[in-house]
Amino acid sequence: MLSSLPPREREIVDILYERGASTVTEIGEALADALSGSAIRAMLKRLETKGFVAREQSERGFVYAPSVSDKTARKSALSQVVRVFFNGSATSAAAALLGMQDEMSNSELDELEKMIAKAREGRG
Amino acid sequence: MLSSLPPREREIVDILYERGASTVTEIGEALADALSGSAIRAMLKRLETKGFVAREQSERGFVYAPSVSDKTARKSALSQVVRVFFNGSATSAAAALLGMQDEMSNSELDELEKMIAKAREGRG
DNA sequence: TGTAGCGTGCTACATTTGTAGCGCATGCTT
DNA sequence: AAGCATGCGCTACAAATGTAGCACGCTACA
Repeated sequence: MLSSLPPREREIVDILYERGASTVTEIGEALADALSGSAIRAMLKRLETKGFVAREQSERGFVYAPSVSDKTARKSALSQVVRVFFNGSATSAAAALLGMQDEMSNSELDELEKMIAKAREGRG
Repeated sequence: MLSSLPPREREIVDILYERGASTVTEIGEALADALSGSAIRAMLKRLETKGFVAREQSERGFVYAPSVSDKTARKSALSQVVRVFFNGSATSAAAALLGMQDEMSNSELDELEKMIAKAREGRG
């Protein structure tokens, strides 16, 4: 679980999810406060040991990526928020989301409605 | 920001949001792994110093509560997830919520539809 | 061909976290 | 009143985290 990570490691994993596979330098740029390369590498090494990130060679040097799939991580993050802040009600959470984004377009609302219909079908 | 907290402190604040104001004993019961009372109190003290929790006297002894309002914390948590995992799209996040069917009942789906309708009205 | 620069890994170290133990009150029980 | 259980805060300390410095190898280019 991501929430078991210390703040700095968590921050780095978040960046990796947000921007996808990245080099140390790119991570450094994404970080709110500047860190030395070696500091970032030390973090990444720990994260690798713990199994949260994997790295591989590319033309640009090593790139690091989360080793837990986006899908799984998303679900887990969402569940966490729903449980802690919305009393376990995904609906309340969705409602809050609805309220947050004024720029949610009509077509997006349409999309959502379709999904609701589909969700209903899915259970009969 | 909650994500700047170390895992254990984070866990305790989460419990506080989840269950509302609680005593040390209650927190201990809610914790996944048993901790000594003094350990919990030490955590709470740090959280108090950092301004994340506040405590007050009650008949049952000290009760601790988050000092950041539920509303603010929710919004912040949601924004975080949306940014990190959904590319900033609240709609995608809402869709994912929908996908977690086990967490959503039929009546809740009804609720959501109403909200979507309302969101439409709200803009004409 | 030397030397400046970049990315890397290792190691060391200060700070912060995570936890337990001690001693002090308070309140209940007999 | 003596004894016991609770809840509390303080202090101490081990472990984990956060960070910097050093030395190496690989460019590139004057």
